[in-house]
Amino acid sequence: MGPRTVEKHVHKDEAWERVRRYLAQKGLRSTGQRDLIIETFLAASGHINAEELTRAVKRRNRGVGAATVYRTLRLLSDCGVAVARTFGDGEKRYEVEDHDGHHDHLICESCGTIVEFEDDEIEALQDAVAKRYGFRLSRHKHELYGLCRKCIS
Amino acid sequence: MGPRTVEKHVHKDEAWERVRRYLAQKGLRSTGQRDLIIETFLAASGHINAEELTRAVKRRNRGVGAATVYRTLRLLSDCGVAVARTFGDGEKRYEVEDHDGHHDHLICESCGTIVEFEDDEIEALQDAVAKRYGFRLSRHKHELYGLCRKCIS
DNA sequence: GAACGCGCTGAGAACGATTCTCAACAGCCA
DNA sequence: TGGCTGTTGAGAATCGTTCTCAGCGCGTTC
Ligand SMILES: [Zn+2]
Ligand SMILES: [Zn+2]
Ligand SMILES: [Zn+2]
Ligand SMILES: [Zn+2]
Repeated sequence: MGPRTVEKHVHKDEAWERVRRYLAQKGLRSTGQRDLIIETFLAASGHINAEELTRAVKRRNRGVGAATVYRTLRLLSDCGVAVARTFGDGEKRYEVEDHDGHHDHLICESCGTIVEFEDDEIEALQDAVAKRYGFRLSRHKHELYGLCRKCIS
Repeated sequence: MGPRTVEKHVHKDEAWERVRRYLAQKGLRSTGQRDLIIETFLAASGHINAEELTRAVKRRNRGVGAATVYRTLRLLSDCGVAVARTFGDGEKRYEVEDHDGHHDHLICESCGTIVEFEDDEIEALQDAVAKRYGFRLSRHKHELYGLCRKCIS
């Protein structure tokens, strides 16, 4: 848990830095609601959806409206701090964008657990497939659905 | 184009067979609208969305309602003739389910072209990833986004 | 082939997630 | 402090999809 925590803090600072830069550049302001929502988002364990985030935020400040959470989530996407992903059939969830790395997902269809994985061989094969069909890739989505260890037993 | 056409016909018959069996088994009926919608869906080139299908159906029979198209699309999913997929961020599209084969997708972000691909090596590596994390897989979604040959030049 | 029971249909209402609208409010700078 | 402008919450609006319901027609029975 030691190095992992440090790593997370680094990401958090990097995220705030990005937000600050973006706000300044666009002439936008920093407000209490904004800060609270961003703070809550960064503290969450990732793969959170708008409703869950709104609940978490309201727990700390009842008055914050859902619209503001949606607006902030869009802001975070625009400045490269958050990425939206659509799991299953239509579950839209947000996670902190990882700027020096890439991962895909294993999703448990029973308990909803989402595990991240990286596989260089698969990544390389994707490029081969793209070349085979004359595509130039910009991104991809690779999701494996099934049952996690817990839900199998 | 020769064998390809034959193959498509076989799939079409198989699909109708599946529909017929399902209707009979569930005590459901065959109607003019139903038949028209299924016919139109099977004739489409795949990866069609509800709105496009509705337009195509209305071109042949103005009176058919959107609700009936949605209902039929659900019926087709239930009987294993169609599968719904969500491309990009939220574009829900349907294609004819391939019962003796599996494929994934290359999607052009500029013109929307969708190309299907199969890669046994990638499939094998997915199983390896699942084993590594203790998952038992049931399905997966693998989509490669980028520009197709046409849109690159 | 008339009658009947029940599934099917179209129109529009309802829905859930997200975005928009707008009047009140609050940063930030002079 | 005042003023300019970005921000906010509530509720309306939107969009794709599902639901509701009264009337319609498929398929079976006699
Ligand atoms: Zn699980
Ligand atoms: Zn992730
Ligand atoms: Zn293209
Ligand atoms: Zn396909």
